[in-house]
Amino acid sequence: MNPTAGTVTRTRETKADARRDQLAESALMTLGERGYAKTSLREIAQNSLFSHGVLHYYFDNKIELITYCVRYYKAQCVTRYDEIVATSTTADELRIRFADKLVETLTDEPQMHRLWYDLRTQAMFEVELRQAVLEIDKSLEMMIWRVITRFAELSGAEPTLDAATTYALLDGVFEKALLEHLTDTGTALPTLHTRAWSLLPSLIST
Amino acid sequence: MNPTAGTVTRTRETKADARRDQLAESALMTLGERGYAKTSLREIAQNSLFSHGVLHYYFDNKIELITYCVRYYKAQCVTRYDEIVATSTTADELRIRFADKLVETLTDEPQMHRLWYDLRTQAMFEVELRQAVLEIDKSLEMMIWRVITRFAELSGAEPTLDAATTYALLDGVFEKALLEHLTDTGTALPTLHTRAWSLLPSLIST
DNA sequence: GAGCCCTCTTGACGGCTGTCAAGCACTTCC
DNA sequence: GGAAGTGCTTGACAGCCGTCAAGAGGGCTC
Repeated sequence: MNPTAGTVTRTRETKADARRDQLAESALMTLGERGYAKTSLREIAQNSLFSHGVLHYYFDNKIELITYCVRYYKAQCVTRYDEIVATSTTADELRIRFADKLVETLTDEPQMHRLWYDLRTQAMFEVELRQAVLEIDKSLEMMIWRVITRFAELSGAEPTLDAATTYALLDGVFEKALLEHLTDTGTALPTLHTRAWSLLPSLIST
Repeated sequence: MNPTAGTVTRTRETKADARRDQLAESALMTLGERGYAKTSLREIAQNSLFSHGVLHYYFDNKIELITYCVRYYKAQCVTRYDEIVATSTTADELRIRFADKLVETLTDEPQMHRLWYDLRTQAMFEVELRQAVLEIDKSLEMMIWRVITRFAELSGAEPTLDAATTYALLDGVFEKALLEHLTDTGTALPTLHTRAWSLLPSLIST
């Protein structure tokens, strides 16, 4: 295994991975628009630069493609609040910026979020999806936990609940806000902001 | 419109409604097993005593059948905690019996619950499902709210959050417990019990 | 008892699905 | 410069889908 061969292999792998990522992005776009139930491989291909056959060149089957998409999506969004956590200097600042960011991501990417909830629900039926979904769910939990522990720290307090419960609470609020936002009541965004903002203090105590 | 005609008409409507309910039950069974995405009308019919054509005799199309099922399901489960609310005499009793019941319904009907989450998520994509889903979601919210207001009353306190937020929190906890329970970790049930039990007091304050 | 209506079955339709084999264009290697 | 291999397209396959028309069976009314 000489250096050249190593490089070539790595380049090949990198190229294939890049194409996989590119296809995953087309797939995520389509899935976000149509939902898991109604998205076909041909439709994914139509939203990409390639024909439908290429999907079976890079992925064994549909479920493997979807799983790859879930993991790819995870990498994009799981650091969403890290900058806020790193740069906020007071509890009040973190509290307000977290609520802001929550509203922002709901505004900017409602389709990606409903896709996530769709896939997570599908994992209740399809065992093959479950592991990938549980992994990303865990990483989202840790993402939230970083916010809460930092918020507690800045407040001179401790989180009152464990990471999983804390995540479940906030996730419930966010999922509800998403459904309301998609029905376009117009009130979902400020409501979410208020709820998140009000909720944070009750998640910690001295 | 003589009494006889009225009776006949009512009888006919009642018979048709009874058949619709019967088909809805077969549909709910199938949907709970396979999920919205993978359930076909033929499969629903195979799980009933009838052939697939009969579904279009009683329902205009698939989405109308599903909608009917959602509403039918709602009627079954929306009074689940009312007996507990009516007969509990202390806050502690209500608190423990609510947690018990939560675990019981997760144990007995995991398929109906994952179906509900499936349909609610589908409503994020399909506008035709949305109204029925929002209605049942609202009635679930009221169901929870009856528990919480009674719990507050028995505690000599007031709910701290509005009905919608309270429901969102508990729903988040329950949805997470369901996913964990379906992966069969074995710890989901006691965890749900503990979480619900611990959460109730923080939803009220004097 | 003929005709009608309510229920339900059967069979077919056009269309869409995931999958895969065959082959084309292009690059890389000996 | 032929050979081998990679990347992608095309077209076909078997099968399932929702939908609906045609009609059978049986109870009802007149």
